[in-house]
Formats: sequence, C-alpha cells, structure tokens
Amino acid sequence: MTAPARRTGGRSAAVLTSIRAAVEDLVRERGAERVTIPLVAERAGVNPTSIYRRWGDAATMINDIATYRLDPSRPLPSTGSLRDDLTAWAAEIVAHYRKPVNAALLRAGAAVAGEGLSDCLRNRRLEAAQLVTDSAVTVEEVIDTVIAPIVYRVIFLPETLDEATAARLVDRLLPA
Amino acid sequence: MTAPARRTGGRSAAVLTSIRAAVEDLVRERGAERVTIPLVAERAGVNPTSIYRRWGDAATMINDIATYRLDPSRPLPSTGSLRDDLTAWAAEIVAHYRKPVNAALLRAGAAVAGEGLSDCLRNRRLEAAQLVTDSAVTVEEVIDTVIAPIVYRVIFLPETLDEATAARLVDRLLPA
DNA sequence: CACTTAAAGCAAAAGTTTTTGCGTTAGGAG
DNA sequence: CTCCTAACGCAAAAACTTTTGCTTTAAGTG
Repeated sequence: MTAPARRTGGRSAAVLTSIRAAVEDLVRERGAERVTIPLVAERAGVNPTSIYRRWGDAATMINDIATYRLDPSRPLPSTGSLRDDLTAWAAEIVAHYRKPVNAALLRAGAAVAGEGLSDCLRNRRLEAAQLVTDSAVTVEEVIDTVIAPIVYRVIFLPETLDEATAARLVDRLLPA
Repeated sequence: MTAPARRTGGRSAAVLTSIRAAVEDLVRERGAERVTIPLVAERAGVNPTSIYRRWGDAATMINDIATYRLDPSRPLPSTGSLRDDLTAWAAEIVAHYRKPVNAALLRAGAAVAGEGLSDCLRNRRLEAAQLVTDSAVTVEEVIDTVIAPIVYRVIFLPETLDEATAARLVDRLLPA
C-alpha cells in the first residue's frame, strides 16, 4: 500500500492562496483570537468544510499560515564583514515585522508556541547559525542580543521598533 | 449623580476567585485559544452569564486574568549592589515563568498585546526603572539585555530557560 | 436591621460554529 | 485521453456559544 497521491496543484493551490490572503487580512483587522473559520471561508470565497477538513480548527490554521508567512528562507547578506552582514540581516527582520500583518501573525504564533505547535522563528535561528560560523560569536548570543529584543518589541512595544534598532543591537553584540 | 456603589466583596469576590482558578487551569491544560466561556463557567461552578456580563468575551477575560497573575508588585531586592539586585530580580522572574501556568498566561498575553489591550509586563518595566536609578544603566538596556531574552525563551524556547540564565544575562549587561 | 440595587442565577431564544453524508470537480498517473 | 480518487462544495443536522428578559441573592449604606 503506497501513499495516495496528494493533489497540490490547480484548484487546491488556488484555494490555499485565497485562504492565506483572507487569514492575513483578518488577523490584521481583528487580531488572531477573533478570526473564525466561517469568517475566513466567506472572505476567501471557499466552503468552510474545506478549511475544517484541512486544518481542523482556527488555531492550527492560523499557526500554519503564520509559520509560512513569517519564515521565508531568503538569501543571506554576505559582504565578508560579520558586522555588516548581521546589521543588514537584522535590518531586514525589523523591516519585515514593522508591517502590521507580520506583527499580528507573530503574536498569533507566540500564542501557540511552546507546546511544539509553532516554530515560526525556526529559520531566523538557522540564519543566525549561518552568519556566525567561523566567528567567535555564538548563535545563542545572536538570539539573546539581536533577535529577542526585536521580537519583544514587535509583540509588546511595537511603537519602539524603528529602523535604527537593528544597528544598535548589533553594536551591542560586537562593540567597536 | 454619584457613581453607584460597586460590590466587590463576599459573593462577587468568591466568584472572581473561582473564575481565576478555572481560567488558569484551563489555559495550562488546553492553551488559551481553546478556552471558552462556558468551559470556564462549568469548571468554576458559576453561571456563564456572569462571565459574559463581566468581560464580554474570552480574550478580554483571559487577558485580564493574565495581567493580574503575571504582574504582581513585589518588594525589590535591595542589597546596595546593582549587580546583586538585578541578578536576584531576574532570577525571580525566571522562576516565575518556569511555572507552566505562568508561561501559558504570558503566551496568551502576547497574543493580544500591541493593540493597547494587554500590558502584562508593565510592572517588570517599572521595577527595572527602580533598580537602575542613580546608575549608568538605562531601563532600555535592562529590557533588551535581561527581560527580552527571558521572555523570548519563555514563549519560543521554554526548555532553554534554566536558573543559570538570569545570572548570565546580568553578566552581559554588567561585565566584570 | 432594613432598604436599595449591584451582581449572580436561570431558562429560553437567537446566533454561530462544527460535523457529517453525499454529490461534484478536477489533479495526476498511466 | 481515460480512469481513479483527492479535494472541494453543498445542505442538513448537531453541538456549542452568546444574548436577553426576568428572578433571586446578598453587599454596602444609613
């Protein structure tokens, strides 16, 4: 008994795309805890049953979409200077989370993290590891010094997250 | 027209206490996004209507209770040594969030933060301000260097939050 | 300790979400 | 191009949540 062929193209892909857009809109508009499956279905022009069968409940759906959206693998800066690379990378992350939709999705991801459910910052950690290989800096230091303050601000103090933050945090990690 | 007298004692207090206990249990057991008002009412031995009339919806109720629980004002350490005081303070915070119920409530608070709804870390900031008065350290530095890494770990990497973390983070803020 | 009324309880109605069974559409393999 | 069936749609039923009007209980005041 070989696994039955999944059907990921055509119609299913279109349905998934419109659901993603609807979830992102609604999470930004109402906050994750007020996004329901019937609401998403209507906005996406899709039958609620399709959503129930794919994800089961709203938390699972939102988390899945938050992970997809927040965790794209991008090419890393690579100028030869650790400081410049980290600064550019951190600036990208700040710019990403300054968009309200991404901040809202991160908060949603935080809500279901910790129970193994969410890992919407996985690629940030992998990127940090890439950036600091062959340097004296550890991944843990990058997380504590650069990522954690950014994420804390995104979630609890969004108005204090400006473009200068990235450079200041990297300076603290790599004093002049 | 003077404000009508609130009734906060006796029965109302008992109802509030049992609701708080029920919410904390259920948030720990199921995660905040699966806690409903009828569920809390049953567990607390209280009529759902009382909850609807007091808070309106589950997110508001959970946020209110999370703020109350996560934000107790405690006496601050005061030995005369900034390093010792900060270390003791940070260790207390770590111990607090190592309890699964408090970690779960912080995640719940994170979900509704940012839209002005939640401020479940307000007292941590006030305490930081108290601790660093008359020193060269700023509140912002304490938040970035000590609080943010602890909160990040509570939410996304709970297994990496151990008792040694507090001292290590304070060392980074105040090198020997 | 009597009185006023805030807050809790109750029950029925309204509204919403979730499940289920079955028919339809269309992706992917041969 | 054809076939098989995964994935979607639809509609009715079940389950659950929320609102509403009214009654009861008891907190706080004089």
